[in-house]
Amino acid sequence: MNSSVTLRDIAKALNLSISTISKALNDSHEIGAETKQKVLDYAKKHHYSPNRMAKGLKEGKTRTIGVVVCSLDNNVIAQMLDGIHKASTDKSYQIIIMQSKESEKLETACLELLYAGGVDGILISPAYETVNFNYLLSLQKSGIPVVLFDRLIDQIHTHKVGADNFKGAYEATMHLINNGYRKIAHLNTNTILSIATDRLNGYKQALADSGIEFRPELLRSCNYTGATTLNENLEQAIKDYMSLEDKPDAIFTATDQISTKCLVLLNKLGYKIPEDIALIGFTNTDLAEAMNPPMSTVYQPAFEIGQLAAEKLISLIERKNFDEGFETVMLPTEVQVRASSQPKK
Amino acid sequence: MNSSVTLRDIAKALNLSISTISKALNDSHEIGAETKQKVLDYAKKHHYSPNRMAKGLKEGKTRTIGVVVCSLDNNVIAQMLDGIHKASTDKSYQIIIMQSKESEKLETACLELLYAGGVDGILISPAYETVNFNYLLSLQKSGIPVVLFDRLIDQIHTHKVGADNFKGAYEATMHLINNGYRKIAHLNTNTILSIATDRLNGYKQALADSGIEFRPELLRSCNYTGATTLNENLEQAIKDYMSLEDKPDAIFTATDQISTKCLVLLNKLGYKIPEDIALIGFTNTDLAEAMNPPMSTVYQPAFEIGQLAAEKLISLIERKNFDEGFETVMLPTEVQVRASSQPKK
DNA sequence: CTGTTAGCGCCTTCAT
DNA sequence: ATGAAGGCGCTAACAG
Repeated sequence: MNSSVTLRDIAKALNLSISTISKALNDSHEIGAETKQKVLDYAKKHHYSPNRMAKGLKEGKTRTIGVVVCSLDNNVIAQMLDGIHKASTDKSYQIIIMQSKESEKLETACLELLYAGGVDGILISPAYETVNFNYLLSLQKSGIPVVLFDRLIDQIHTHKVGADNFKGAYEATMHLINNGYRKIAHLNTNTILSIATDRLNGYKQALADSGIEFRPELLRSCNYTGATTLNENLEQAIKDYMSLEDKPDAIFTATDQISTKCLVLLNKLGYKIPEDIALIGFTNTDLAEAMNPPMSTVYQPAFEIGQLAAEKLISLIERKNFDEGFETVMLPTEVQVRASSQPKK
Repeated sequence: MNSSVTLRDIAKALNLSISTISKALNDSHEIGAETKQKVLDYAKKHHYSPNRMAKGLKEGKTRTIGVVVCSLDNNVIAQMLDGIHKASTDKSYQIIIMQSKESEKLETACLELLYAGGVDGILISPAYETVNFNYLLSLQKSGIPVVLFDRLIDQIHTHKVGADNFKGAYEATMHLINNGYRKIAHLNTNTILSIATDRLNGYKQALADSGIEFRPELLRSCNYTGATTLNENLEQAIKDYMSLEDKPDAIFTATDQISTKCLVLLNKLGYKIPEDIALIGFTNTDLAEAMNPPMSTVYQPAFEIGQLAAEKLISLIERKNFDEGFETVMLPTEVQVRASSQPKK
């Protein structure tokens, strides 16, 4: 740590006591205006800033928020982190970011580290793999506020902030239907998280509302553990789809990675998009426009999700809303239409 | 902060003194094996973990690294952060990430915050806009180790880790030349950072080595402040290029954002890539394959850059290499050939 | 081998 | 209006 000027230094320099300095800097009423000014001037001039460690130790707070995400290297996540970052620095909190890499075990390790590190609160978007939330619950029980963002679960009672995945999926599927597609496949992840089921349900509802029968063979859940595995899974899924007797004429993909990888694979396998098969998917990349063809997407307000979640966590930490109950906020998604889902000819 | 079990709690429970517990947990040789075991067992059972704040206060260390980058929401940066994150957690350091948004003023604010927060060291990839590095230098002088990564500058004497930008640019330009292109434009940023000049020099060298004259009108430096501005700048640059009497047949782009935006713009303006104009650029996106057309890229070992930089910083913090001098490491880039730079017909 | 003590920088009573 | 003293949890020097 940098050896900056301390209260003691100022006290010595100004021939005052440490507590006088402390009070002056905290604008206590029991310090004379003149003294106060003198102290403030000196402090500013010498770049005094209170020692985080000492203050934290004293107050039993760290002004630090722990964040657990699947991976840093992911568009949507990066945008959410950006929002979390903004809200946190606005309220002068630091954030510590941990990556679960979709592994339940790693996720628990992250939480343990955060706990040991003494964070004031935790923001988490659970790993796909996670099914057991006991550790998280025990943290919460031991007094650490937890807020869920992006991927929400029912097993824990707290504030939750995510996208309206049901609606987003519904609208994406409807968009395909309105453009003349009837045999719509859905590629999703094999996780118990509601982010997957909500999107699946939105898809099913759109089919139902349009009098289209849901065909189980057009639904595939991909294994997300390891990038290669995902790619292989996807390739197999696509090949299976396309070798069906009654093959799909469109695909609706449920996650950022699946969407972009799917587009690459369709190109690689020689299918024309959207002539052979149309495509729309959840993803936030600003490169959708650059793709071949430009890809229709369901955009999530990722920045806002992160920002709101962080604000809610901080309010929990500071117990501003002592009496208010917990709430779940679902921010609206937006279908961005591009060439990959052009009306069927 | 979570109110966990403290040394005192353990001492009381085991009827031992606080310092005995402390020593036992630190595996001091002056504690009996039996006692040690008893303490360790109790500690594990009750999830003891030392209070970060107390330890930090005592040791004058925070085991925290401050990281300053232009933006979280950027492929290359995210990959570097991933590497920084890995190296840091491997050595049980926390990281605090700050964003400069390419602004010198914001960057200084980030550094001030980090300083006030009491970080043990700083990793920084300077903002494009920054020309004055005095604050950074003053931090270093006051005893905080600083390591530069990604974007390196001469003004500060320390460890530096980046990509071999000269070579990457040279190879990219050579690739175009070898594929028959002769009128190669270069789109860069208007920054004094060597990341820009190195790439420019690599480009020039490749031209020179091939007996091609450098044409100033084929070089444009874009203003990076604000995403819209960049887009407008780029569009204007491209239009200017294409209205030249002797217009370019290829473009080599110098940054991630310029590369991808340039491809979008060329498509938007109706130019065929690579028939009307070929394209290769620095960028790490794994979506290069998905683009229209698949884009040839210069890939930087971003993860490794971050990881190595963090390792070097930690070794500075821990003064492991007290006598060794500072070094600048340039990791090799890799030209990934795709359709956008196909041999000229 | 174990315990006592002091102190890291800050804040908070309680005196003066 | 200012100062003295104690303590947050931990470590390290010094005693026993």
